[in-house]
Amino acid sequence: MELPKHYDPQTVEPRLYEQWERNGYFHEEPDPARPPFIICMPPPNVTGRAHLGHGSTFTPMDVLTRYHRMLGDNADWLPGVDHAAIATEAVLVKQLAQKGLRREDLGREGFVMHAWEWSRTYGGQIDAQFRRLGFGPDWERSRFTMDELLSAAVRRVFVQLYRDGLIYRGTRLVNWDPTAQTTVSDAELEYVERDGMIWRIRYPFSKEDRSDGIEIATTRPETMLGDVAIAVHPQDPRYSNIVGRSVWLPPLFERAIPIVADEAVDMEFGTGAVKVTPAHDQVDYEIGVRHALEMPSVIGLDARITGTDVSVGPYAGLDRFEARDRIVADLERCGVLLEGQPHRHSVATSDRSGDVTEPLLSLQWFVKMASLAKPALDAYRDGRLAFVPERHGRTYERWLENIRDWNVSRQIWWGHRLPVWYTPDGREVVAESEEEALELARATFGTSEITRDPDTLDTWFSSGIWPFSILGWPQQTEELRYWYPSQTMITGGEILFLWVARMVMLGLHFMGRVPFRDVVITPLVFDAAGRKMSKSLGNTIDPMELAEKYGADAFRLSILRQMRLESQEVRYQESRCEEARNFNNKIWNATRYMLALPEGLPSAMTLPEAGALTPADRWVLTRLRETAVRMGELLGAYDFGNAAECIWRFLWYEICDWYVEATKAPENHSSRAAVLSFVWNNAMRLLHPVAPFISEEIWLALPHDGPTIVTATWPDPLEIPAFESEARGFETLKRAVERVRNLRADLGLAPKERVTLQVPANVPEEMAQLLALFCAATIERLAATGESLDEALGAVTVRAPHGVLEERYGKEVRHLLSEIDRGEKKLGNESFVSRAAPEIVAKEREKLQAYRSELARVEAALRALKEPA
RNA sequence: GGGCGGUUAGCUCAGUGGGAGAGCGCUUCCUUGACACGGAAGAGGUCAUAAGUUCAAUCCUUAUACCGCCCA
Repeated sequence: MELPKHYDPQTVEPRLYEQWERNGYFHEEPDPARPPFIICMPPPNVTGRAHLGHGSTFTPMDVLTRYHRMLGDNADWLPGVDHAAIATEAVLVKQLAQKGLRREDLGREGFVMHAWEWSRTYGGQIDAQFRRLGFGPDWERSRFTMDELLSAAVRRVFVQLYRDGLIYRGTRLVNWDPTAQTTVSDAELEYVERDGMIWRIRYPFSKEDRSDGIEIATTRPETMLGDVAIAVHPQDPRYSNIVGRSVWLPPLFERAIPIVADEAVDMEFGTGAVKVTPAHDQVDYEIGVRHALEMPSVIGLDARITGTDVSVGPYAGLDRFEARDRIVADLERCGVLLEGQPHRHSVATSDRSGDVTEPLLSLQWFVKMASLAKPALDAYRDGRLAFVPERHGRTYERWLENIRDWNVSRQIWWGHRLPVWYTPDGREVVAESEEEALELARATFGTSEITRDPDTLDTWFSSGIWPFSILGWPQQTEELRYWYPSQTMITGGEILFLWVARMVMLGLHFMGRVPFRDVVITPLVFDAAGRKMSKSLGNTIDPMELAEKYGADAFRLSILRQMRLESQEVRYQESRCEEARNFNNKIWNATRYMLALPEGLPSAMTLPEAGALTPADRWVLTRLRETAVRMGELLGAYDFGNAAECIWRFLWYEICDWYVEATKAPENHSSRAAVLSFVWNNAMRLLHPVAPFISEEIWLALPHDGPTIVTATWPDPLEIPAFESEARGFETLKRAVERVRNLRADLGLAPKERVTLQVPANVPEEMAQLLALFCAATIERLAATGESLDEALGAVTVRAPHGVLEERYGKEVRHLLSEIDRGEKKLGNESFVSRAAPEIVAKEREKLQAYRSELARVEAALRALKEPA
């Protein structure tokens, strides 16, 4: 069969994937006889599309799963989809708005049905994209966070936590997202640096004389309407005499507020005095609690000024930012605005909508975190949980140490509705079903009149139990028994708190064991200039386009090779993808060469007897074994970048550049077909986890065992013969070839023009033939030189015009002299010889010795040149 | 403001307490039994700056500058 000259991933990849999936290669059943290797996929949003970030997190998961499958483990990668409550609801509300509808027009039931329908139609598009990228999770086990079983698990967890006293309803300051019309948790905030203003304002002691008072600085004057105090630091000498006095609150001057002393005030910042608005600021809220202050709200859910508890004068109904301008203007008119200065500060925005969030006092459901955090901290500290790179562990620790309660209620409809009902007098009934709730209400409160809480749960609540809910919990399934805990969690650093920490806490609480041992945090992907990829910058790269253009394997290789263990970012360049396509084409063509060998490839994969192996054979087999060892080490250490690099370099720069070329020498003809198929077959298996498609396509075209490389066994280094000293000999030969090639270039020889190589008699014939091939040379034998092969190969020379040789040798002499000088100085340094490690000194002596004998040889050659022929 | 990373060739990045590396780009040559998506050779770097530790520092320590990430 004639293979095309260029490898064409577009026809190969979809065909192979379809076969893999149809044959169920990605599917596993729990099997106590084999060690499990389980990875839970961080479920992408139902609204999601594949992006470059998936390249850096999902490719490694696929690599590991494939690797462990080949090792013979019970390897399963468990996929799923997240209902992404806020994101999905936002998309749907926007669509409805285009039709002039609000979600209320559909009603809750109608809206949720619509959301389900939409999820079924458009959701899961990302699955098809993942298939195209070669990701092979166990699709049969795919779960959706809204599935009935998973929803039941969510209710069970909520009820259980409630009964354990870990869930409560309370009035607290939460983050309100006015665009999404829901609260979001602290972890969902993003602090964005923005240019704003900071104003200095005087709160006068007297309504009439506004020239004397206390000065404060604020970036949010619109919240003044809800001020209840001015706070200063208790140790601040500037204010100690006025603590306890009152000032009038501009610009309305309807209320007087006290000056209080509180440690939370930063004496250095601004004037050292701050206004206190407990209903609209976290720090102020805490001051308010400490001083038992009123907490009037002045901003409503629509982010407009709304005075329910206090008068807001003419500002009622204004948008918060409009109100800011109006109030500043009015403060100026009142003569209490002292200064307004540009001020850059970070503003809390919602991850979901990007809108500036509003701290808002409201009644919400919270998870008490302190007692959940403690075991999660212990698990890390005693080593049951590890992070790669390690430094993330400290971030995890710090977060858990300073953890705050988790607001889990969301004011949206798409999601898991709180399993909470209220009696007419407002008492809570928490139960897994309405029937149970009714029963409970009757038994406890003597009423059967209950209404369900309209709120839904934070999406991360269901994500937090993902590692066991997808295994069937609370049912005691086989999967749960054998597959929990999973081995590795791979994810981006941005959801360390949102997701990873919560999975650990809930896993420990409900399963008694951490949900995974290793947490691998992969780098973020930026553009080549180091900027975040964003639609507004127009610098996004679509992995699907890359896969279309260069092949999925090329995409995977390109991103893997740019990943480094300790690095927190990848600057992605498309040229890397092109390079990887070239790599694929290279190994494809090497395969074509093998398949076109006149003697044909053997049908079985057996190596010739050791005695029949040539130096090149021995070298390549040795390098194969070393590469297999190294690949195992790298993949075991989650060092995907170096693993991809390692197999790449072996295939291209060793097998293709040297071994394949060597097989063209007649001396290698008898063993080459067997050795090539053995080495190439093994190398394809080493390549398979990182480049699944081309490795399969090539493997199938070569002598092989079994139906697919997907379930083939990982090469066992011990089964690969190695010949270390002969391999070193071949490396010396490579250096000799490089030297001769340098000379050829100096001589200005065209690649075709032959040189005459003078080769000592103690260089074996098969090596002399390799020299002839690699250097396009004719061999002329000389008397034996030196005792070792190294020396003999070092004495290989080219017969060439004197001038050129003299120049070349002169260059070499100069280089050697400088090296010798360096070594002599070093060894002549008494403190080096006496203080440096003995092996370093010995190595230095050896090096010096080698340089000296090399120099002697080159000088001898130079002398020979000068003698008349 | 706190924590953590980074700064090595024009670009993107490896790397090591003892002789500075890769790919891309660039220069020259080459269609040699698979591959021009290829091969061979080559130019190009005070390893951010300063001080310290050491026989020896690009590597360890400290400080500074700049860039970035996370948290408040």
